[in-house]
Amino acid sequence: MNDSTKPTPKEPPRYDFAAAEPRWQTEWDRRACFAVPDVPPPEAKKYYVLEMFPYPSGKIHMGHVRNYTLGDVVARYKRARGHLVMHPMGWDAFGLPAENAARERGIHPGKWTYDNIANMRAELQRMGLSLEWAREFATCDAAYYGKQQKLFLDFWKAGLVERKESWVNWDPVDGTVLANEQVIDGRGWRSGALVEKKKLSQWFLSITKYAPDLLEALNTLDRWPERVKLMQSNWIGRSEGARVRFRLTDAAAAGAEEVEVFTTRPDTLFGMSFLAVAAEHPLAAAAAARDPRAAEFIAECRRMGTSEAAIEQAEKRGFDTGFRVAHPFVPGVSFPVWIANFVLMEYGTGAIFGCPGHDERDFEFATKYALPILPVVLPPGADATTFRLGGEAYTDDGTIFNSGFLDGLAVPAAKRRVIEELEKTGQGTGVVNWRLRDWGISRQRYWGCPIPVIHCESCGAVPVPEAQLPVVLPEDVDFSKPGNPLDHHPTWKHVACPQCGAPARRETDTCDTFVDSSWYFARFCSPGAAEPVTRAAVDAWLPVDQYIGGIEHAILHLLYSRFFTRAMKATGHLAVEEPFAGLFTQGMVQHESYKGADGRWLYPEEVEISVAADGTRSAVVKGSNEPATIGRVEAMSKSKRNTVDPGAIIGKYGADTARWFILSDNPPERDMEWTEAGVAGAFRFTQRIWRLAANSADALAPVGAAHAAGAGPARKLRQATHRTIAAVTEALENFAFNVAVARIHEFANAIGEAEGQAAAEGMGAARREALETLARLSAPMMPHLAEEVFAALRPGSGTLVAELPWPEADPELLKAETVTLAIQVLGKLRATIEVPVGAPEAEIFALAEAEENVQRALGGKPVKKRIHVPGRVVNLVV
RNA sequence: GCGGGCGUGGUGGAACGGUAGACACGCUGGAUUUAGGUUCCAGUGGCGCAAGCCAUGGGGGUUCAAGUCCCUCCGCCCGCACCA
Repeated sequence: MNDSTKPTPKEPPRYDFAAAEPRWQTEWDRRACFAVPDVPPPEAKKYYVLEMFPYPSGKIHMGHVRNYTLGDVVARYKRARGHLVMHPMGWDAFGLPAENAARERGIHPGKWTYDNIANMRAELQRMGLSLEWAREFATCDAAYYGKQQKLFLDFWKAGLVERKESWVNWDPVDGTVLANEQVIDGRGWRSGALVEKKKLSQWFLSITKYAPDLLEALNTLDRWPERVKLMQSNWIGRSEGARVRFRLTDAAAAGAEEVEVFTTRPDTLFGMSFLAVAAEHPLAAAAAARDPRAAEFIAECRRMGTSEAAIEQAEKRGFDTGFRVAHPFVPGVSFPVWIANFVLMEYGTGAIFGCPGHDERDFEFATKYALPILPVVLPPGADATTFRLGGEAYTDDGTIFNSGFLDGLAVPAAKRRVIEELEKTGQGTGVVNWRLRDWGISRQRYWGCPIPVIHCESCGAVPVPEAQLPVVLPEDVDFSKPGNPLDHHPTWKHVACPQCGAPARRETDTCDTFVDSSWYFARFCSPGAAEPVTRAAVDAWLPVDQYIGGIEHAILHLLYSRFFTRAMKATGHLAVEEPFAGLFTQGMVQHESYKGADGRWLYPEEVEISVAADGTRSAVVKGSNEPATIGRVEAMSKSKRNTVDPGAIIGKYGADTARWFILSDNPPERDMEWTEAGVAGAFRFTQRIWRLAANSADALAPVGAAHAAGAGPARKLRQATHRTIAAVTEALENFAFNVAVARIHEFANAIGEAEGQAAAEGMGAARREALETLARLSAPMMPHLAEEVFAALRPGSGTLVAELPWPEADPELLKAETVTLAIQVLGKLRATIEVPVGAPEAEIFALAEAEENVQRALGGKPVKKRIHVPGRVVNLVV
């Protein structure tokens, strides 16, 4: 090489993401790469990828970026694998924040919502997601919620809708129903008034009718995370037990002959020391009627809020009503009836019998109020004459004692025996009880789907005739008063009864927003249909093959969607059993938090981080250089100001960098930490890929050139290529996207090393294969860069990576000639040996024992046992 | 309170029960560059001169072999039915 003729080194080529990303987005769009028909051709292998649709809060956040990037990797990968992929997007657009905006800033909820959607759509489009925007809708579109009203009426006809009373949080100052979120430490978030419980008549969907099936069918969901199935199973909460009727000793005062309890431990009936009812129980009301102190206690319980967490975390308190109940089997023995704040009216019968010896809550309650504690279950090995309970209840199995006819029986046998006896004497029955409650969908709010019902004085609750659907929300609403604007609207609710024509009142409650999100996946299959869904479309596309979203939806949203699918099947709208065949739950996106010297939270862009040689990090406030403290890594939230704006990241580094970093950082099911350093590293890697391609442009063989035979550097590169194909494919199939990223890093390193051997035989073809494979394997993660690289490798070809099939690994190139075996002595690594694949075991043992380090470790002792795991390890036991 | 999960170097993490720390970030040293938020090379769990020993939140167990399986304790996170 003659230095004088060597061209002056050029500036390293830079990948211009800002120009490339919109260009490829336009190209995908122009060629309709992601469009699919409502009804796919019968021979197509369909694949429906769906991410949980966002609430249009105003801007996308990093959680969205993570969610939609994960879904896009799956969508692009499955498309390359030859599937017809439906990948739609929409908006979960009803909800409280829009009403809050209306009250705080005077903006109409509809305008606020649709403006937010426009913003967020543009942000999502900049991410280069392979979405089919033609299917987009928002749940606040009358074209959507009108169909939801039709579903409600169909469910009603099918007996799946009921009107029942239930308790709500009531703000007595604002005169408004509060969401649990709006109750802060027992007070209304705006008025500060002590919240009360209030009973309202509301609409319910009969999800409990499907409780057995919702539980049973969890077994069929083999592509759901076990923990989600477990949580659902516990939520549905099947338990076997007994209903026991206790006779009240003073029926006249109590206003009832008996009180019924549900128990899962009828075997401990002889250890009873009290009976407790919920504050909402009729017996509590009877006590209040004759004792103002009881009334006061109930009023206190009513100030506790309706959330189960609040109730169960509260200090256990009770009030002795003075009523007594007789023991079912011991004549002359009776127990006090208490009102207790930890008994839930919604579960079982709203009454329990307390056996403090064998239930922790009962133990705590009995200890507090000095009620007797009698053990009736003897732990295995304990002696009945000397056994004493320690400072806690004994809740495990054992042998029953102190219990009359149950003495000597094991717990399960005792349960069967006592139920037999209860049934024989007519005092109770064995029952299966479910924790799951019916789904109350009524919300006293404006920004939701109107429930299509008209209340008539003579006809009762009458369905809105289908011809009058959709029942559209009025536009002219007044948010200056508290309460539901639909209720104070001057005209909207005044209608004629569809049955008798008399003046009637429109239902002013709207649907829980969980209803909106319980069937949107079905609507996506035919978003323009005149019916809620088109049978041919849902029959072809459902179930969703891969659903992706946050673990926070593990129970409610997923359970409600499973219920809706069953209800829609019962009403003939679709035929599948389950909505989501595969489920993936992603972790949260977190960030460090920062505080200034004055204790004020600081945004990441307000602080300057420096790193000392020992790795210690410290922070100062930009500009002032005042010290700042680096706080915990926690979920991004506005209140902690530890948020990073995806739009700013995409502007600075490009969508591919953001996508690559969010995938590379850690396994997607785990919480991840967003770091500036990590993003910068991902950005450098995008540039590195681009450089690898640009540096090779004139050293590549033409497309289709034959590969050289032999075992030189070209073969080594080809082996790396094909092993990477196999490894990345496996990683993508397993949602191990961070591992796929690591393999691509290794591959890029291998390609970089091969640059030094450009002259070796067959290298031109091997490098073309490697670089084209690099582009195609990284395309699900970095789709724009992949197109840009591929176009540079095949100038003028017009081929889009988005339209290419997934690369296939050549099995011949995956084979290894030798393997490295770890040689252990007593499980401790002492040496490694390199042996040909398939070497005879005897030879391997001989080689292993000949190793110097192995000899030293053996110390001359005879080998008792030799374990050989082919391709992995040899363990010698002495 | 109840239900579910997670815990591995300075950091994120990898690891069919089989060589713990792949890959990356960060840091250190060197080279290139007028310059560097560039690129390239080398090093990087702890202790030890070394042989080696110690390390996967703490403690215990099963196994030839445990980050992985079992028990227990601790810490953190998610859900709890009207936030989405």
